[in-house]
Amino acid sequence: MVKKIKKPTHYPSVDRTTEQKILEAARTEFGEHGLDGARMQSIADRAQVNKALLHYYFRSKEKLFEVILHSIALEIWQTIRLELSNQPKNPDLKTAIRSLVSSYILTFAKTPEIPAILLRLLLTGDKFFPAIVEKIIDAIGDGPKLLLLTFEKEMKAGKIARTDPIQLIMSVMGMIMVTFFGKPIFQILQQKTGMPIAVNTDTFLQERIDFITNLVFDGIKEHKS
Amino acid sequence: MVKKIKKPTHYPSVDRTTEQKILEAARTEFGEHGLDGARMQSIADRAQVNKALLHYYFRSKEKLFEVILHSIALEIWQTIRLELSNQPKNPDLKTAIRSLVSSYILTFAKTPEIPAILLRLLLTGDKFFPAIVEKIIDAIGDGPKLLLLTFEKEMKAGKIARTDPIQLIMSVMGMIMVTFFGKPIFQILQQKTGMPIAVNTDTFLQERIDFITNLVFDGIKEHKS
DNA sequence: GATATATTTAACCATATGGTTAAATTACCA
DNA sequence: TGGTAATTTAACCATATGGTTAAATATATC
Repeated sequence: MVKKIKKPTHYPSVDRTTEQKILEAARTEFGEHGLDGARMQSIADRAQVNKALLHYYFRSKEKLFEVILHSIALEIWQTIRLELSNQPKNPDLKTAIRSLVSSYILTFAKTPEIPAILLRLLLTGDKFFPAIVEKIIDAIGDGPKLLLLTFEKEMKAGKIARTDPIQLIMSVMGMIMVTFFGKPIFQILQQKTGMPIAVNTDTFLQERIDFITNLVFDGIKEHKS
Repeated sequence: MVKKIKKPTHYPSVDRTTEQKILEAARTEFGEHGLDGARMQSIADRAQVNKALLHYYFRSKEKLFEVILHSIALEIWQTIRLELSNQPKNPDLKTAIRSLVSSYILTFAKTPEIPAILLRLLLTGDKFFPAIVEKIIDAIGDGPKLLLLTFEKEMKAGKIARTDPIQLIMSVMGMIMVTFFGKPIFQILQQKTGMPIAVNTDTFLQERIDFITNLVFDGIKEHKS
């Protein structure tokens, strides 16, 4: 078997397939069980390496966790920057909303451990949480201010109803998060009631994005124009 | 100090101030740290009783947790039943939505550990979760079917736009949940951006209820009628 | 006062688990 | 081929923590 030279994180590292394997395994484990519930042995097993290697690379469970938090913050940061840069110059509101919702949902769909880990931090009031949020806010930069301005403009133009932007952001966040952690509920709901729920189809995410976008933009009421 | 006779739960119990104190402490601890992160010693401290007493009453950490899950399921069950019975015979859709949103938000506001504990169960894929969800669905009874029918009717009458009820329920749940666990984010957002956020005012919950109700019913778009 | 239960105290056990270590082995590179 | 880093093995330590126990004390009921 061909192996590459790798170095523990405390030293400069070049290649990193093994380190990466450990990080991925740890993410999954932390995502499922949280910092307290996670087991180093289980992480080692998932990564198909020896437990000693975890400490060789990351020193301790807490350190490993911190590295992962770092990478998560970075990933979200990058997602936001990318999304902002892809945004057309003067998007209409609906496009802006869809873009925002879409980028988060698609990102989290690829790495569901991220919302899981963040949610746990939130619930526990973790000490690392503020730093992560600050990094994310930092990535958004003037985003909130611009959003606020856009809102003011649209409101004054009578295009949208008087709306508290904070309430709106809060709501969109909730709708995005529930898309992932809510799955089990809806599967049970399906079993018990026979309701048609398509949580596992390919089109589900796209439908979800559309729904949130439309709910936010139009509401469910039919407008006679 | 006057004391009352109490008996451990394995025996029939009459009065229960001490048992109750332990249960409340445990709820808080489990809510903040989850089953794995919770410490029996910490629960004892919170309840201002001795650690031995926890085992005297509840035998083990897991048993204590199960008792709490039971009580949570029961409380939600009762909340739903109460809300359903208070519902007017033929409420208009907006009233029905407000009633639903309101009862959950006000219930959870009184006991924020409940959404926290449930969320963690959800994230971990806990074995007890299905039973709880089933109990809740059981409490709702024909609710979903009625909701579906109401929806169909309103849609056919052209009163609301074609809407996937599951997507809607999912969204409402997300918006309700985020009301509680999202707090820290918005406090940081406030610190960093100076955005006016009133997460701690008396009126916040009422505003939140109004917002969700209106978003779901009207959407944010101004309708020229 | 006698009895039963509630509660505290404090020492203690068992175990899971994070973490360490040293030696052996393997892979890579110069 | 020799040297260096990667990885495994396996034994081991230290500690936190869930859980137990037995005796002492308090409290209420009869």
